[in-house]
Amino acid sequence: MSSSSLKEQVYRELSRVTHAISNPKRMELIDVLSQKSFSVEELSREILMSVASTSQHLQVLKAARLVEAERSGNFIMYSISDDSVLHLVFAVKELGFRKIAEIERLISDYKAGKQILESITLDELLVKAKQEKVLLIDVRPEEEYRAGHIPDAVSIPLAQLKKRMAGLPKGKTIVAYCRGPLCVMAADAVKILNEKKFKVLRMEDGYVEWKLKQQYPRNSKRKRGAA
Amino acid sequence: MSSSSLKEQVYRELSRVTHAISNPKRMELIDVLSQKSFSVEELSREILMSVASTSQHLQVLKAARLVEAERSGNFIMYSISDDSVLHLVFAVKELGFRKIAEIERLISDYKAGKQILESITLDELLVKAKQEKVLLIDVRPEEEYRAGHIPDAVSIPLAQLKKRMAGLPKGKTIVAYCRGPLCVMAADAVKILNEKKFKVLRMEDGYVEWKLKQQYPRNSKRKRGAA
DNA sequence: CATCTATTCAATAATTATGTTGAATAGTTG
DNA sequence: CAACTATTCAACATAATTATTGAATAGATG
Repeated sequence: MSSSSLKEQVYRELSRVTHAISNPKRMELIDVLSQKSFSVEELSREILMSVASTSQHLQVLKAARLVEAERSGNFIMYSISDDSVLHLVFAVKELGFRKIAEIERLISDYKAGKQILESITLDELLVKAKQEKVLLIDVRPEEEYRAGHIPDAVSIPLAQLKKRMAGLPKGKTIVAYCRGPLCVMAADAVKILNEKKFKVLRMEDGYVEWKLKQQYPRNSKRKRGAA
Repeated sequence: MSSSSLKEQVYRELSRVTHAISNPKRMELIDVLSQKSFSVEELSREILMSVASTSQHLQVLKAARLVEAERSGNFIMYSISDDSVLHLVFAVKELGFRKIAEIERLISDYKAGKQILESITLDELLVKAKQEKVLLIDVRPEEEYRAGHIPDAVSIPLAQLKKRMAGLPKGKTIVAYCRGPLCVMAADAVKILNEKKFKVLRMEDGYVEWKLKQQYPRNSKRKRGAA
């Protein structure tokens, strides 16, 4: 009876962690926070939810020690507490993308609608970069680039792309990335550049995926984008 | 609007996976199933829950594609569908053990009560086995041993330990393992053998941890057992 | 120290999860 | 094909989760 009670307690504690990520909005919050820290208000804008609800979700995440809060001036900045949170999210996505047919379908439907023809994985990029000159562009907001980016990537936020397009080379292959497979900024960038006849590919992996890859060199084979 | 709708749909799908593991009993089910496949009835006995409830939990896990079911004679045998499920569970535990002070406290309180003095990690075992002769014993039920075990381990189910104790060497160091850090069988074995003055250590990691280690050689540094 | 404001708390209503019991089902076995 | 049985379904009561609004709070800033 004491042994089963320990077991129960431990599993209850563990389920506090999984419960924290068992809500779509909280998952999205973690995904956004994986890029850099944000204030409650900024986050509420990112995930399209009221400030009070966002705050409540953040408190659930904080209670499970997935994020931590730090005051900075008038704002409270939330951030991911530890790389093990990134591993957890990575494992969830790995499983989600592999196993749940709906997601593959949703994403490829979306891509079909956006006419994203070609995408590339992180592995393929690393190979390609050795063979030919590749220009890697980071289309996330500049603050996220400043908080961390893939080596040799140039920051061209999506919002500025049209303005700065003229400075991009037509000869080189351009590879655009953003927050990762669930983010559409790179897809939008590809669409814009495609229309102007640039040689451009989308990379599904983002900075976080690159960072995790540094630590765990395996896993990274995800399927290519559909028609 | 269509872009935010894709995002929402994808996160909703992902949360189906996390929701599936956000319940203590379901987490326990996955943990048990990580050892080998079981029927619904066996599982209901393992997790101390009615057959109907167990079945319902299993269906949630199946819907999220974490487990799969296969009929074998009169029984339906459930099993883990994919190694990525093990990775997910590993990531959850990694985070739980690292971040949640309560778990550390619970476990070390329990060990104090059981007078478990020494434990060893998988890494330490591998080093030790090179230096001196070590006898590795697997104290799980024999069927689980047959379904997979750490190389060179000998099967001595906890239930048979007292009977077979005479055949064990007093000179060698004995290392006992079971299902992993949340399982108490190895701890019980250590207690029994300690009383008979065997040189015995508990290893917290189990077969699953060993298997994952083959794939991802990092992470495995968990703290030692407390007094 | 009073004002201002980002964040959190409280209360609510709607929705969803949980565990149980007892009946139904599907599939095997004699 | 009839009897049997492991598993699943249905219905229920209880409990927990969710998003919202509006009020309270804590802390910075002038």
